[in-house]
Amino acid sequence: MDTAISAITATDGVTLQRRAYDELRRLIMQGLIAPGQKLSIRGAAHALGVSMMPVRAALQRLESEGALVGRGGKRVMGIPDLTADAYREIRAIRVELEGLAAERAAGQVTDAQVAATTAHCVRMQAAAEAGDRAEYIAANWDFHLSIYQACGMPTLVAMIEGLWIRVGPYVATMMPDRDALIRSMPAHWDIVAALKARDGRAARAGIASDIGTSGATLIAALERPRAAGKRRGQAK
Amino acid sequence: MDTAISAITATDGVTLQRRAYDELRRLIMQGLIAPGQKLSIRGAAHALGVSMMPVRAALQRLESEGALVGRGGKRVMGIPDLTADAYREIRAIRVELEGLAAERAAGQVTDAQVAATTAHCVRMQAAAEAGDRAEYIAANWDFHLSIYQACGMPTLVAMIEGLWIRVGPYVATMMPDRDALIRSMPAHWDIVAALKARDGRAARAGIASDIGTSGATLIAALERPRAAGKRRGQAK
DNA sequence: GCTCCCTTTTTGTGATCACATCATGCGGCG
DNA sequence: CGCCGCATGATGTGATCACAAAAAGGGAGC
Repeated sequence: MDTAISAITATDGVTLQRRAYDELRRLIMQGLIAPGQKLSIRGAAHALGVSMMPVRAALQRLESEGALVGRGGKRVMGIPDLTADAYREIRAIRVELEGLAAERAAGQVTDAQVAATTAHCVRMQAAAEAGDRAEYIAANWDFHLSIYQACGMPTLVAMIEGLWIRVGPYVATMMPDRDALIRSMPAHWDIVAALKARDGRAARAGIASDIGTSGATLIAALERPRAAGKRRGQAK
Repeated sequence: MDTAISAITATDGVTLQRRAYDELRRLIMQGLIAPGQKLSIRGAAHALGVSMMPVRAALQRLESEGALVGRGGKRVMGIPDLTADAYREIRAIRVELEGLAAERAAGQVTDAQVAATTAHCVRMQAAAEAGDRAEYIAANWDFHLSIYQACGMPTLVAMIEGLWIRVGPYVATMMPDRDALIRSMPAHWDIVAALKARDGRAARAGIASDIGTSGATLIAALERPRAAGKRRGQAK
């Protein structure tokens, strides 16, 4: 089996389509579904060990969120292509939304939440120095999420998550090298400092700076002509 | 039949679930599904004249977008309650997103697009003076949409639509009176002027002003204690 | 008259099946 | 040797059915 999809089981009150959605979402976020890989309802259903129905609902929901797109005449689904222009758009939106979230969070964050965010930043620092990309990505997400959740705006956090899932498959694939990871850390510590100072303006500026610098690396990778071997991999 | 849902038919290449989704979305947007009204899969399927399957997919998608919410222990769906706080959150997000869209649009809008936006503003002006709320709402949406589409950011436009559908049922229900409609017009004309001048900063400010003033009316209505007769209406 | 419990109905979830459509591969013909 | 056509398989869509859980309705007991 050349897919990362593993079987799910029915548990207590959680519906199968919810478990299928969560599992597929996690795989996409972590870049375990390669761009170009084809996902069919029957194939994913077989890999997950359930019937077509819950998988169909999960895939349709992921499609409505932009995490997947109908490919080859809507016949099969796959990771949407991310052009440099599309990413520039997402980046511009992120600056607005995550800037807003950070600004609001700075105004009402508790000491405990600042401590949690700081801990995530320490994790990022360690992962960057160790060159552990997967850990860096996970810690980076936890870091940002811990800030945004502190603003008490659930709709906003959900929208931000919807943006991250679109770039997730690509940041996981084309990750910058160790030096770039280390260079990204000062901006993150600036954000922590802004939170500690309860400075909303500085927090927004720090987020914008972080998005801008990390985005530059990804845009460069996206504009680089793709490798030859594409359209590989099959679900089942 | 005490519901506004009317039957849909299969046409050429459009899937039934797409037609069901579009129809239900339109009804929600226009406030034709009252808050508190219960929507069941079987009931809506019967009203639409199709089986449960396409309706189920449509309702699940609308739920994932926040346009509907599982009510009464996820047993039945309905319009989500809109608290004043929830609306304040949406309003804050709208200021960022629609401000961004207007700012970008002002920088690259064509003369033809400005003319179309102006025409929608004229429609709004006429509807406001005539006290035609339904026409005002429709023209207002066309006005804003024509601006946002000019910025060439499809993801951003989709996100803005996702915000409008959440407040749609309530703006259609608790609409301000004629005087408030007329008072809202100068801000809209300011936006048109900003577009003509290709002034991005002014366009963003105009949008923020419009959202702020129109939002004040709705917040006042939301904070007013609800009428007694709630939880009425049935689909089917 | 009110409350509690049991029966009936309604509802969402998931599985299986039927069907039209599209891709694919194989064989024959030029 | 290359190209076209047909047949076979794969796929998404939609319908129907089975099942468990939750809601609703009614009747008996206090």
